[in-house]
Amino acid sequence: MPPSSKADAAERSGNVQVLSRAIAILNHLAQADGGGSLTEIGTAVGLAASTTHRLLTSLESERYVRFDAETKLWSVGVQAFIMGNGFVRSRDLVRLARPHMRALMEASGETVNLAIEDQGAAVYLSQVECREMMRTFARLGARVPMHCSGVGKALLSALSQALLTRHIDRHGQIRMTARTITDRGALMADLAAGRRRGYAIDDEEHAVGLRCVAAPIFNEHGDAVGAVSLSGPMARITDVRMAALGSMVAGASFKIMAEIGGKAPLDWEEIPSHAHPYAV
Amino acid sequence: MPPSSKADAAERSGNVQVLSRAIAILNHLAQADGGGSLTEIGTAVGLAASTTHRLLTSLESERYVRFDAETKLWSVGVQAFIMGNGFVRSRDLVRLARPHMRALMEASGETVNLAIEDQGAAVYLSQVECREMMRTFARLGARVPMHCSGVGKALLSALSQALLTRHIDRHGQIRMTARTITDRGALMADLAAGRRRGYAIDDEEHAVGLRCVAAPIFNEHGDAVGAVSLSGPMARITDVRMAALGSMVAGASFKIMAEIGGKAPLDWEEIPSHAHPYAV
DNA sequence: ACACGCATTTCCGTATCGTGGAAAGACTTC
DNA sequence: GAAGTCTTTCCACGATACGGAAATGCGTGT
Repeated sequence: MPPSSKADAAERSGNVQVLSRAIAILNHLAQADGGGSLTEIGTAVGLAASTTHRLLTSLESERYVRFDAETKLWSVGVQAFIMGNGFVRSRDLVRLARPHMRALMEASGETVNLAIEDQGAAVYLSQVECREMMRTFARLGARVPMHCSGVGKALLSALSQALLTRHIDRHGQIRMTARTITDRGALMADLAAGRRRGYAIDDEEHAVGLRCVAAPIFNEHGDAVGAVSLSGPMARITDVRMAALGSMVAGASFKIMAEIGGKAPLDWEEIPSHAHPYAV
Repeated sequence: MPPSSKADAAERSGNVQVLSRAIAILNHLAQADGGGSLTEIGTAVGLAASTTHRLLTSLESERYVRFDAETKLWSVGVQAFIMGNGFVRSRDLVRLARPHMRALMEASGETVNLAIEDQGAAVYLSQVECREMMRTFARLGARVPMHCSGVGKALLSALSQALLTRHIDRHGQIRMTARTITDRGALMADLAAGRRRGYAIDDEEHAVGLRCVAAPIFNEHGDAVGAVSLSGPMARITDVRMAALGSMVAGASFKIMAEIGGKAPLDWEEIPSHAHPYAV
């Protein structure tokens, strides 16, 4: 397949110019914590200050961006948030998974996340935070690399050999911590181990001190459409608890699949019955 | 030239047209759960099919909208979600609520409070004092019991039956005045009445001579994250004014919700247990 | 199978609408 | 109070988005 076909489509003709520009601004605002100043935004997206200003005020009138008169900074507005939540509402997965995520949090005492794959990265869509003082901070909407996150590895482990290879070719295995698996063979072995186990493990591969266990969620065709994870500090996700927590996530993903009418593909490991320790 | 009825054209000058239109489409998509067809969207926002199509494909290339080739339906895309969540980072209940609290104080002439729940008690986070000589004295950061304060009862009234029971089991109903509701059944009945009414009432239940009306503030999940109240002496918060003041707080809480992107659960008079964070 | 109707997608000439330089404000710093 | 930085307004030019129309696709009824 032609490697450039997708890239071309993204920035070539057929696109309404103003729109692309406005979107570039919005994307920039979403990244930049705490908002940005007019000129800062303008230079970042390569537009004249006047143009940037016009677009920003336009967006502001629709409350897609907000302008703080005191600090003179622009940031993302409510309406953008409301609209973005429309995405979640349009996906049954999030709505149907939520009760099970809650139950999983109660049972495990750890933060529970739901993520999907988007353009080679895992994106957090939903989260139930635990009550502990020390907890993880994965922001909703955040993108994390697939090869070094619990959810990501759960998703990868459900791919065919061919698709997996293509993913790695395309996105590589960037090092995030000393424990990140940067070797292709090692990653494949790790994913295979995860498949056998029924859940993937992220052992400080993404952030130091952070551990995750995660399981993929399959749809009715046996495609992994998402993943659930439990994440917490090393101090709490100990070696001893690992297996128990692992079966809990696997159990939760199983229940979510029942909810959305999905099922693991035939070659996926059967989830043992002892994997559902908690009652509904 | 777009014919006769173009009210939105004269609406605001300085608005980039394409942008307003694209945003109209996005807003429409965000409302309509499950997406819409091209023509449906086009007519909804008053645009020709070809124009609508061009805008949609443009937005799609940036993944702000998603097109399901099977159903031929358009819906909100991932990137919109990712971008919208940038809002959460800069969102701050206290700051966003403040202008509405001030307006409420001006309209009612009474002190306005904002509180959240923390470990089973209501905590005052923000306040706009009225100009009267005689006024209430709730200090910022003060903790008050949930069952006998306006803000507390507003927060409780948004809980599921199960959680409410748990709260009462855990914290009881300490008597503060002769009017404090110390009976579990009576409290539940009172909360139900508050839900039906749209605002909670504290009638000298916390301190003699002090009356409050309060309404809960919901976030995007429909969880009550705080409450606003009007409080003042019996002498001013008379039976006659009660209803008017009640709808004022309810109105203010509504406006604050619009500000933070929250909304009350569909009919929060009878909150279904699944709509709640920790309900089993 | 064929035609009909309805919906989506592409095309293109026109004039509308967005562009960015320039200049005027606003505010800060030295 | 001058000099500098950043924001906001203005405007003439021409690039660009508009929408009617035509082409394509898709499902349905005969």
